[in-house]
Amino acid sequence: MAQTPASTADLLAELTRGAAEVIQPDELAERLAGNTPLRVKVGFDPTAPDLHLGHTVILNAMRRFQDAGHTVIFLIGDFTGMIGDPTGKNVTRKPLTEDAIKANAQTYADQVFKVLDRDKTEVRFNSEWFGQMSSADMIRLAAQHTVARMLERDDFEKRYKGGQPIAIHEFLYPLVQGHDSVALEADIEMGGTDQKFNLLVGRQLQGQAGQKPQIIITWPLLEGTDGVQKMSKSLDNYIGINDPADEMFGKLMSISDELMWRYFELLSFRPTAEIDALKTAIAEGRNPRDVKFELGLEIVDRFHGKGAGEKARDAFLARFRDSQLPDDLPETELAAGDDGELGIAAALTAAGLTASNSDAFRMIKQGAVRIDGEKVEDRGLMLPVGFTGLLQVGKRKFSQVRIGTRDERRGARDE
RNA sequence: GGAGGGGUACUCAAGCGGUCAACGAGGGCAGACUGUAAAUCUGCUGGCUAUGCCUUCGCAGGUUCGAAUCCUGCCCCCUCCA
Repeated sequence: MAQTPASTADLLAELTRGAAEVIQPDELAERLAGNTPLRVKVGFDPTAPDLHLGHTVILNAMRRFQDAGHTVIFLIGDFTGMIGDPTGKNVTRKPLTEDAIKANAQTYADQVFKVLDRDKTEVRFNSEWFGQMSSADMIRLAAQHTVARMLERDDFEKRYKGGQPIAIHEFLYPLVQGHDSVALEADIEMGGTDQKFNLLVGRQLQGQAGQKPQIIITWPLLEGTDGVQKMSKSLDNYIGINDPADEMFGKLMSISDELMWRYFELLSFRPTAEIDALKTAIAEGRNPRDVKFELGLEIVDRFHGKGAGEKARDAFLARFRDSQLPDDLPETELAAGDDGELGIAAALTAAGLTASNSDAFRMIKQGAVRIDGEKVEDRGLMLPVGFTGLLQVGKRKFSQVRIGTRDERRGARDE
């Protein structure tokens, strides 16, 4: 990962690769040339630290700065969390308990240091300086900005003009975030594109505090596996960094060829020149799939350890190119009814392969159900006690099923 | 405080007394095709002891042979006026 770019210009290009916007790029170049470690601040919300690859875009950017010798400040907005970033339809956020914040911080740490260099990361909480701030101090902070300037923020402006409510405390959020930069003496602050306004407030407050205003780098939201909408859990188009290796690899393989370049740009640590070489290779006839493998290898290795990527790729090839069954077939013990048999639909549902008996019947009708590779046509098929076989629904859902009597099962687990 | 509009399945959105388990779109799942690609085409998309039965249209009642559709009360959301 550590490279020695030929010049500051090259370094700057790699550091900001894929960035949505750099505010004051010239100044960034200047500070980079200064040979002093810069302080790069990035704020994180103290809630729901369940990260996916979309979140890692900025972590990767942070890592690049670390590799270039700079200090990264991982700021957990535990104080800010009590305010809640304005969303337009926001409800007052429940204040997190201290314990919850600690737990979340720990979860962050577990996940984040798969990307960041622990030794070059300063983890901070903004309650450090806001916790004991007095009301008078807070008002003084509020005095540093005008309503007119606050209203320049897009969503504030829209809501104000549209006659929608803006709570006073929402104005404080950008100020608080901006003040974090003052407290930390940040040289650079990075954030999502939606953070731009808040980041700019930081510049202003720093200027007023007699500091050099921070440079701002905003990062785009990564598209999810559908290639269209931003990656998010609720849209179920995400790749979680805790996803099992095979799943992570598989999801990466399912992205479109076009999207693959976006992922290379924002998720890979390969230098731009190498990525360009891959593009050329495809133009000259290399199978895009194999290039996508390269991406999968790098990402899976990062989150599952070196070598995990190759294993995942081999499993992928075996399973989908050579149509072999996965190694780790789930095994299910089912109990037959009193008449000593179990209907196929009930078995599929009990094995977790279908959502309900109705769903199972649908799947059978559509030709998606197989037993030991044989397509099931009869929805009334009964499986007798003692049956053992591989039940399959579609291409990805399998279970090795054994049917026992009810008595056998009773010992194993509760009904 | 006053006036008006609205709450329908995962989402958006029709329906406004029976033929509605509820149009359509998106999403999801499955089949074909493939590189588990993407795109495309096709089908499915409440549950069940399944050619029938049961539950669903904000909540609770009511009218009716029959209600998502009409009435009453309640809850929630939005717009306008003050």
